[in-house]
Amino acid sequence: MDMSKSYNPSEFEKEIYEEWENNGYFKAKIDSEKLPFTIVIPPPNITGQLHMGHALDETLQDTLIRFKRMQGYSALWLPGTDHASIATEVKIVEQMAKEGVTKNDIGREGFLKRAWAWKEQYGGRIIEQLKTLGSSCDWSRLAFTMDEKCSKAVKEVFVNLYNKGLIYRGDRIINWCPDCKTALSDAEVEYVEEDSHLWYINYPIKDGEDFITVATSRPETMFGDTAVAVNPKDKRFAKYVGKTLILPLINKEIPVVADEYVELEFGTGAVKITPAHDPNDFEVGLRHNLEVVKVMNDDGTMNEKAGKYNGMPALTCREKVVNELKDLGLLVKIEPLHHSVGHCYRCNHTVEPIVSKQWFVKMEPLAKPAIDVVRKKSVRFVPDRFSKIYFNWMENIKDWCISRQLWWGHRIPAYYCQDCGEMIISKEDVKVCTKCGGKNIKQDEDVLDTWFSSALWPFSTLGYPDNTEDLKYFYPTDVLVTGYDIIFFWVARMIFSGLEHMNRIPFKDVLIHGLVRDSQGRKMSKSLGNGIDPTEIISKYGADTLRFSLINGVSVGSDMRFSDEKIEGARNFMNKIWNASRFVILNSEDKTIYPIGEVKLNSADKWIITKLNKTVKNVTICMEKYEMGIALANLYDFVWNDFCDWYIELTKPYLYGDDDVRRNYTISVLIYVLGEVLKLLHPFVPFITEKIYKSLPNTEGPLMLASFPRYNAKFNYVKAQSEIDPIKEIIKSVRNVKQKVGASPSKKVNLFIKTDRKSTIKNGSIYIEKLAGVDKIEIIEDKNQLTEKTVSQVINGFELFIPLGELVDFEKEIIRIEKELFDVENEIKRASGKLSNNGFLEKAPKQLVDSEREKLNKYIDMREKLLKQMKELKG
RNA sequence: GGGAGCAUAGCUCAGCUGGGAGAGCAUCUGCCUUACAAGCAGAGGGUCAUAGGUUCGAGCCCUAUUGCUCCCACCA
Repeated sequence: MDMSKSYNPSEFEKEIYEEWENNGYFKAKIDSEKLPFTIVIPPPNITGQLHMGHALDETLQDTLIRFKRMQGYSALWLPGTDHASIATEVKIVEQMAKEGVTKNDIGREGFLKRAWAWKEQYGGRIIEQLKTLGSSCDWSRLAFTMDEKCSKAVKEVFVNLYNKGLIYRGDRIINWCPDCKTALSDAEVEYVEEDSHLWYINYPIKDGEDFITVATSRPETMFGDTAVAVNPKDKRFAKYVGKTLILPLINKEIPVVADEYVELEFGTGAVKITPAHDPNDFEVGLRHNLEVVKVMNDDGTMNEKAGKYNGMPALTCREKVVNELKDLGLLVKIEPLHHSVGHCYRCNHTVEPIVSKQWFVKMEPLAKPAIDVVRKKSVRFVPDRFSKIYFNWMENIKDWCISRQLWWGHRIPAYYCQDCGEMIISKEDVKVCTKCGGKNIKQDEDVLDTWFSSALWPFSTLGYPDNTEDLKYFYPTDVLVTGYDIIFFWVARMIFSGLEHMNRIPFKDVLIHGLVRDSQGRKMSKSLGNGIDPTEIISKYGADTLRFSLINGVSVGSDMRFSDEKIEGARNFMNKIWNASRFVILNSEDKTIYPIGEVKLNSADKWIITKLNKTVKNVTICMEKYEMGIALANLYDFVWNDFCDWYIELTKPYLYGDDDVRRNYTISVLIYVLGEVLKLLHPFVPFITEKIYKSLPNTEGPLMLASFPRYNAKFNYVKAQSEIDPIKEIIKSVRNVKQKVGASPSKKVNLFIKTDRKSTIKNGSIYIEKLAGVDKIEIIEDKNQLTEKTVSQVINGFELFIPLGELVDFEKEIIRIEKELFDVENEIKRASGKLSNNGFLEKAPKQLVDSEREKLNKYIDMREKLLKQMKELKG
């Protein structure tokens, strides 16, 4: 016996994990006898440390994969990490800055060397943390988005898309982060509401004294203005369309154009058009053939087009420009303006829309089939409402900017001949120009968006583009588990990539979970300092406690609040499991343990087995629906209330009694139920259950490879329920009476019962005596036999009388019975009301009407008895 | 501007296809009863946001309203 007095997870979690891992239990085998069940992990960034979001995500996956493994599937949970191009590069640049080194100092090669070293040093950290959580990943298949396999897939996909005309290169308005100095995709921009101003500026008309007043929130971009636009329907400006304006400060001539894009009501109805720095203006520019003039540098400063403001940060320039306009008398007014401004999702710097030559994926043809599979439910979002979010995004999708001006990542497989200017797209390195034979070849400097490789994850990790055995057996994967925050970044892109390159969906179900928030409902963040570190909880309370607190009672898809109380509750439950098991195991020593089929079951045994069987059914149904929170709450309830508080207590009279045969039977049932409980709990709390399972007699092999319990129609003992339930009622009732009259719970009382169900009492008396503290139980025919003063209770089918001598207070008794009568009267009113309603009788299901009738009779009977008692008390 | 979600006990949340309002924590009262005080036993506590409607019957379905949260788009 190797179980200390209280639950102490730090003593065994590590050891248990090593045992699982060293014995190869996590390894998934291709087995034609079994069905595959596959989950690919959302690869954590190599920069990452385990946070609560991971903990939730991984716990859900581990619970599912362990459940399926126990159900007999060949279960593969494929782990890996993400190179996280921009996030990692930002971190390394920061680290270098501390040493006073810049990227340019060490060059591309030097930088990459450093990045790989960084990956070696920190990339494994989160893997180790995942292990402490109990994750049953197949580590032999550990992948990395920049390993050879995944890189091969990236090149393959890029070349294929290019050849199909789905990747192109061109000058477009993109989001530029002046801090990271790279282009970003639309998804990587976060909009934040900010207070700013709207400046009203007069642009003089070339011939004459007139002005057109334009309103702008970005006066500094005026150096790039190449037109002013008005709405064609706008009568105020009709006469100016086609005229020429003089752009102030630089005295450049620009036309007035008419375009539907301009709203009549906003501002002055006249808009300055800056095609190089605004997506809408860019479109207007295309329609009117306007010049595109870039006025900013990559670092967010003004360029030579801004004249004397060359080299100045944009915001400083704005101030100066406004002042200069004011001095010239061209500034009409300034209004406050509330608008949203884009920020970089990595460094939070304000994003500049800039025209730039970048690589794009043409989205429309890819989005279409990806929408269809979700609409047809071939790919199913759980909960379903997230499919609407998905549709909304996919149906309005714009082309995906995939090139990044970074070094850490997959370098774009495009090569340029410096001699003839030919562009060659190739999976293999290009050394010689395919057109002119020249050897002066340069590869594209840019790398791909980190999400480009993530999009291929479900098949690149299984061997794509090679048609490997893994790919054939494990693809498509079964469920993807992730947070709603990366549906756009990742889920959507995996779906269209799977369809395009594998011709098949990447997964059948997408289980979406919410965010883990702090106890006040705030997002956990570094700046707020309100984050809870899961690794700390693990080392303090154990991984099982953390896992339990993240899953119990939480409904999928919605955010959850995490608090100390939750941890405590989880820890207490672990302790409960621990001690209940200790009780069972200690009592099983020196006993004969029978297989459950050989035990002569009594009512209590049948009662708990029936409850267990129902729990098995519920848990299994919930798990199939991904309702892990409900499944676990169900288990909690069964284990704590039914098993510990009732069944274990019910076994004590026999365990401590002198009937050897009965004692052996009883402990056999305890062992059986506990074994099943451990199997049911194992996917949720793997360590504690595995640990206890080792101490259980009659078990073989590890719990994690045991079969998950199945519903057994034989274990549905209806009669035993109706025998035990009243016994429980009577026990509660006696306890209640003692508390009410102020008697100590340990005070032994006598109990007289008037009932027709004599055998129920006879069989259950041993329990009533032990659990309710009763000395002697006697069945009586008539209350008048009793000479002592008694407190009475009426429950369905039974009248209880407890002699309590001086403790009986008739006044209080009368009040108590009055209250009970009041309640019973209400029930009668309710039931008879329903039963006298013709609509109910005609339209409600027959079963319901019958049970309502039964209830009514029951309450009428109770009322009769209570009235009789009342009469006796008063008389 | 479009969309989604939430509103149930003091707090955090369950409540499946409509059929007598639940849990955990907190509170109150007793108990160290030979697995567990990280525990046991008992108790109190709710106009299910508001107003209509459908129905024999509504926390649940429909409509409107209010308040909070989030996402997307746009905002010269």
